[in-house]
Amino acid sequence: MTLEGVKNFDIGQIANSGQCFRLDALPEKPHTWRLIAYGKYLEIKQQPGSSVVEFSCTRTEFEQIWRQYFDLEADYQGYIDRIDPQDAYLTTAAAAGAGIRILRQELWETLVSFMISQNNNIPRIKKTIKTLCTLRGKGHFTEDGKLWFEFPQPESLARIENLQGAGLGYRDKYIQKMAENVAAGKINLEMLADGEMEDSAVESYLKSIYGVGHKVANCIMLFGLHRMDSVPKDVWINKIIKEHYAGKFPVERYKGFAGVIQQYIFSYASNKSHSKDG
DNA sequence: TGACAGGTACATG
DNA sequence: CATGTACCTGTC
Repeated sequence: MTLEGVKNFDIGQIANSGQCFRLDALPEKPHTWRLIAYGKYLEIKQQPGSSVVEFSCTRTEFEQIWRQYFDLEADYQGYIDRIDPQDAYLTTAAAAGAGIRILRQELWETLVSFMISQNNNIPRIKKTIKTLCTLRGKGHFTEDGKLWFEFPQPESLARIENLQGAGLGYRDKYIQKMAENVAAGKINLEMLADGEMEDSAVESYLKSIYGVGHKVANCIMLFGLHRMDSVPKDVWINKIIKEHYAGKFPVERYKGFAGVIQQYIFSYASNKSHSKDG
């Protein structure tokens, strides 16, 4: 399935934006990335800067799952156009990350993934999640014979012995307890996902989960619940706000899409720092 | 050899 | 409420 004339979509930028841990470039296939989500395996091919994107799925599957997953109905250029033209830092960051979109990821996977992300680095987060999936997720083969694994269900992660060997460190007890509570219905994911709760109520609910603090709660809200006013405050964002915004970022100006703005800044700041000549 | 990594729980003042 | 510290572990 090929999509043409796609705007503000760059799969490489999305993969490097730090919001998703199961989207990776395939070393053996140029300009191709692999994504596992919603019980599906998907390859995405896009030449650098191209508005043509190939998806390894049927048009039906694309319309059912991936159009929404990649948030392709939203007008990201519209967000960029509303950036304060006097804000040089943000203008630069948005230009560098104009192909980023906020993915609509599955809530359960997002909960676990960002719980793992605390006091951790992205390569290790990815490795840990991959191990967890390989050990405890349902296995499948692609048509060309590649083995891949779904993200494990709560019931599977509710047993601490199932978590050993995944490299979770001290976070294993957080995952185990949350999985147990989700499996038992004590943590109600349907209630969080149905959209009836206020942002503040969702945040309080998430923060009541053992192992979820302010930052992780906001990551879950933005990436797992598409609450677009959520702004996860990590070390990068805090540093930028301190250095470029005198400690106070104008979130009011970006009401309704502050999370997108945050993502431009985070991605720009972290990629810039991680590159050699930073 | 340690220090560091997209924080959080828990203890204090 | 603001601040301080320990924490698993792979990687440099």
